[in-house]
Amino acid sequence: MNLEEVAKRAGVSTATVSRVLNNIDVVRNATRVKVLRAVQELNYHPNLHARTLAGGKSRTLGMIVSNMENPFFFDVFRTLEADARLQGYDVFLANTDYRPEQLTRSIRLMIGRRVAGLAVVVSEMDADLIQELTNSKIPTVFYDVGTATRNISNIRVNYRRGIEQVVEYLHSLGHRKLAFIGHHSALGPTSEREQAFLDTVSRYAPGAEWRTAADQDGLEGGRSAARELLATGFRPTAIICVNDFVAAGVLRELRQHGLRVPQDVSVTGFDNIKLSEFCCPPLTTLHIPRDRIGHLMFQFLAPETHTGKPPGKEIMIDPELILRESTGPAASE
Amino acid sequence: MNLEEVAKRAGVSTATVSRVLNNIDVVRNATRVKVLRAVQELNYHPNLHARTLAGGKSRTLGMIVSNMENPFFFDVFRTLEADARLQGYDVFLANTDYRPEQLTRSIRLMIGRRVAGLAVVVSEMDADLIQELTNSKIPTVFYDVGTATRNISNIRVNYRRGIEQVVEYLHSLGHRKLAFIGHHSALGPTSEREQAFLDTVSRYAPGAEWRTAADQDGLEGGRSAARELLATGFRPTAIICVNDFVAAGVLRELRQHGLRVPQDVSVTGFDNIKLSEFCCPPLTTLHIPRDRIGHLMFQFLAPETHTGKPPGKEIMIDPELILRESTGPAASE
DNA sequence: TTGAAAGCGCTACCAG
DNA sequence: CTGGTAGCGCTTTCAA
Repeated sequence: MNLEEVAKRAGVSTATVSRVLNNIDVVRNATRVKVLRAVQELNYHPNLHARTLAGGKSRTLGMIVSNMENPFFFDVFRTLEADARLQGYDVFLANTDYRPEQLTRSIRLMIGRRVAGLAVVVSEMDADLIQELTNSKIPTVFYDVGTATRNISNIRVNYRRGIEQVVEYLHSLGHRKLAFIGHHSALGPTSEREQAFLDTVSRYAPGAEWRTAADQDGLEGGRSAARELLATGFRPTAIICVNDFVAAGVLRELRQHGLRVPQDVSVTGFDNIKLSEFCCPPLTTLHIPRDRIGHLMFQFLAPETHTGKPPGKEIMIDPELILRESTGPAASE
Repeated sequence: MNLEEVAKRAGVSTATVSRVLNNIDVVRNATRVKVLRAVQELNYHPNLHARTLAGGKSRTLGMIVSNMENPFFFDVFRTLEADARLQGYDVFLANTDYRPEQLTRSIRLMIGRRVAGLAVVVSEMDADLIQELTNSKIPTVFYDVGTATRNISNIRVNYRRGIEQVVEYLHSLGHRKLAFIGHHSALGPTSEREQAFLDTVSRYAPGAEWRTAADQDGLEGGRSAARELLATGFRPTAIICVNDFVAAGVLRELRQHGLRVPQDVSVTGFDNIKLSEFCCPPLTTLHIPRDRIGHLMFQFLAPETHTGKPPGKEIMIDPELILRESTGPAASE
């Protein structure tokens, strides 16, 4: 089933069918009607590959995330996709599950599809891959990794500042035994997040004891990490979690151990995903505006469709401390 | 950047480059090396559209879901994608947000991309669309909607049986004032789920009072619906939720109202998503094996890659009652 | 083992 | 307003 068959059936040329399908309004109305009828009758669906190939342009954006299961990523995707759709773009989603080989594969796939723009929201990026993307000339926006170049923009969150706010706050509440729970890819040697925690503790809470632990991202990961942490015998009065998703798992494990939050131990998250308000108790966390990030990404990737001025090449977002019920004064010994 | 440039640089024909890139091992090794070097140096990425167009085949599956935010859908996707990748397929994901026009758009898009197979995991399907898919000849598998035909398979969950188990169980615990909380698309006039609830109540719990409410799918939706329900003054001793995601929101609202679960009111979910174990209290729910569903979908869509016999055209899955702490005996008046 | 060339289905330009 | 046709970049015979 192709243009030619439709053309034949409608008694016109393929060029005309193409015009009708692309809403080019030089076509006489009677002709248009004939064509549309033929399309209907034949249940014709234009081959998008042929279209893209012939047209040269793509009208498709790509987005790569580490873990769609974490609502944080979904929220960004949702906004990006909504903006995109409004301008007639589609968005391809790829999920890497924190696996580097999957990341490589996905990036190659996106380049192969000649996406009009690519949003990469993953924890870690290999330098070679960044180079590959740079060479590809595809407008790209990274979240929290890489550096801006000709075709690459950057959105980052001032994670360090967020951690500082939390450590300061907990310190002011009297907490002196702290723990940080991350997930494996956020707790590598190079991790900004773990480093931010360590630096901040030694600066704002010099006398404090601390411990770190990590497992996977997610509920189960948070739970395991908490279990592991408690198994060491260390009894923190406050646990700082790399994100809300992990924190929700931590809360569960603490409950299991009969530890009350916040009376026995305070817990904080990061991101302010919807789930954080639904935890029990609701999480003290740091808000990161996912919708703003999604909008910015679209602007970076499709600047021509946007009226305002381009936002520049690099944007830093400050998280905002949200106090809820999972934190309180340190229990006196 | 295209095959020809690579061919020129490597001093061979485009046909040879194509052979190398497709791992057709008639190519002499020296030649292969030359080609691969050229590919490297030029940072060449084959145009996937051209490839699909020329090759005729697609090696890509599509999946359409109503709400990727609900972990249920993500779990199915994860399994399907893993199976697919193992066999060299990619999976396109589309999210409809429960919007019919989005569904239509996504289906057309998938047909236009000539996907090798399509999994449709949405709540409601218009008959015309089903027809369109049937005509398209694309191997398709529906979840919980439609009927099997030549190219369409079907996986359904015996939702009714699940609801029966829950209602019976609650009835046996002495509950006589029941409520059902759905989400809009699950509570339409045609909804199997609401209907299952109503039928079952009148059959297993004839004297029981009942009420239904609904909002969006998700945490916030569950919460609103619960708020609305309580605002009517009705005080159910048990609330049956359309799924776990909604139930988690319901729990939150009950807590807000000072209602203890399960002492004051029992709550049940459906799906047994990971989150259900992390709620407070953990949810009594009905298990639906998402991994099995994902595997089955892949088998339906790419039977040739699978060794075992094809599973037939239609499969019914029975949910399994999982008892946790969110249910208990009805409070005496 | 390699090359030449005919499409795949569509768009876009040039005529008419 | 409509038709003819040259590609888009790749795969796949058919020959060599």
